[in-house]
Amino acid sequence: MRLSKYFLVTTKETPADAEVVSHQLMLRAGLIRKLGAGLYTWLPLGLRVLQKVEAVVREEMNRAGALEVLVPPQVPAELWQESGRYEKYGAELLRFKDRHQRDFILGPTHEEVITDMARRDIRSYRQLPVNLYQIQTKFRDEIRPRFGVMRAREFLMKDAYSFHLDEADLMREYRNMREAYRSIFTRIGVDFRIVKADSGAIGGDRSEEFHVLAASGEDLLAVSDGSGYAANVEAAETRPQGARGAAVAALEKVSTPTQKACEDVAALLGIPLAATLKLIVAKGRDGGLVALALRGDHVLNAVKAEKHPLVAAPFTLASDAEIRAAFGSEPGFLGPVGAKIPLVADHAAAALSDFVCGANETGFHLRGANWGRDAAEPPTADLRNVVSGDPSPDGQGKLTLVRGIEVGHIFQLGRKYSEAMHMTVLDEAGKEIVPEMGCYGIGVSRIVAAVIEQCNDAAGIVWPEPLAPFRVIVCPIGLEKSPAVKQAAEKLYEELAAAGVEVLLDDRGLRPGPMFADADLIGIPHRIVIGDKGLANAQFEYKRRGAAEPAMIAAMAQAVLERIKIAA
RNA sequence: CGGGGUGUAGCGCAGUCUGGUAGCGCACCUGCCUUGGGCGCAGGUGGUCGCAGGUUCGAAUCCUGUCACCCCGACCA
Repeated sequence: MRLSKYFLVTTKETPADAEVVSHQLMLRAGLIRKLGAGLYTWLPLGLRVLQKVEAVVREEMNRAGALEVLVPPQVPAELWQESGRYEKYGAELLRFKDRHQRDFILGPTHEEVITDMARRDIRSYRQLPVNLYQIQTKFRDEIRPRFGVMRAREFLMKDAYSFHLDEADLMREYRNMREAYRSIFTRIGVDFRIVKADSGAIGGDRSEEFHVLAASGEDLLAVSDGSGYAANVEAAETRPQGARGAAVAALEKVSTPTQKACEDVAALLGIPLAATLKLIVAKGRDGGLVALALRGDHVLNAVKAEKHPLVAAPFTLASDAEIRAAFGSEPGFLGPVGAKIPLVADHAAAALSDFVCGANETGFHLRGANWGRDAAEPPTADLRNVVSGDPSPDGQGKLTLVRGIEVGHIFQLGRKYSEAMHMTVLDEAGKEIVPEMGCYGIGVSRIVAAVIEQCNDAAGIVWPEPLAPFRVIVCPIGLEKSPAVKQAAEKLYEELAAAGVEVLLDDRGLRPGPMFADADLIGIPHRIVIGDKGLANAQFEYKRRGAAEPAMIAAMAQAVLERIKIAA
């Protein structure tokens, strides 16, 4: 491609509203343009990258035995009502009516549509297992779109759905997809981790996420330094650590007139935050309230809490009025001593002795409180987010927290959708059974942003070879002035193109400064500079994007081909 | 949705407090010049100042309303 004929619009200045580096670079390099909040046009250069990602995903899915389909993004509401998600999915679901006032949605994911298709056409165990996937635009009315294509209202997703006779076969395909995903992200060339995850709105039994590691990631991951354990903090577990110390101190009431938060109480009393205990009051499954006890320095994990049999799902905090009625105290002064509602303690909170907690009396806390002596021995559970330094749940090593961008998610759905939508097949014995399902998603457009987050420097994007929109850029110096340079550049360009290399020729006649700046910004992996100086010695200059120094090579297409072969 | 902020040329911004002929840099166009890291000179295109209403002789500027966008919190590929 000749740059003089290409739609390349780069900018030196960073758009004011782009926060993260990938968004800034995608705008500056002319990959995308914004249409509205969370809506982006892919320009020619960006689309090439998107299609590269798509191609890798498609190849690996096909290789893994999945079959590509394409379903309509517009879905009649009835299907979603049948699964119960029309109500449950909430405001994020884009809904509309057609001219006949029929309700439709724009698909944010397609379990219902695929299951509907499958229940009509899959009647026999002979047709199982099957794994159907598509690569298609998904629609979500995001609460807050941000970071460019990282969190958009429309995004390109690969979604796959598998159907199985039994759980064992679902497990087999789940592992198969896990390996396919591993191949995809390895080929793309990013540093990624597979982590245990919460299933969220998709539902189901077991799931894992694939994360690209990046400081700007929206997710926190807990990774063990002594084993392969890794989990999203939403789902990360830890094990109870250390035995409770002896109760030594006497129970004593202290005045804390304005100190509501544990931080303030700890500061007032001059004690570590970890020696305080707080209560969080939530709605209980029986319709009443339940108190959750946590160490002052820990944070409640609502996903874990709502799985506890005493806690209502979805997790809902009690109102201030409900708290006053149950405790006779303002929120901020609650404690387990004398509490009259059921109480569950996090393992770490239950391991405290001589701790400080609210006195259930506005303006007062207790110090020297102890379980068993001052408050009943509580049932314990894992209720909190893990913190850096917690022991890994497998007993090997400690957890550290890192940030990641979720680019893939695989689920064992079980029978959630097949049951709700009455899908059955006949097994070998002629008996009707409900198939097991799995589903597997990849955020194709998000990958582009995630890769840039990981692969950039001060000059711009540094594409991994497999995603680069073009592999080689030819930069002639003094194009208009030197017939020798012009001729050599044209010849090299033609020869590389003939050899099947995706090559850009910068024939815009720019001075070297802006020409090099653009080449760096758009991140082309291999740059060939042709100038009179080099040609005098029959040499081109070769520079790998990101390399410190250029090298001189023979002024022949063959020499270039050898270079890029070695580098690839 | 709650909290904070911004809307002036394609991009980055000044001007708004204190009303009086709409500006700067970059980009873009023309010509000359220049060619190894975002040259130089000269000339030029482009904005009903987010939108609507109001106050005023006069509004980018003051008032009211409205819309859009961005940032911080609960969601997810």
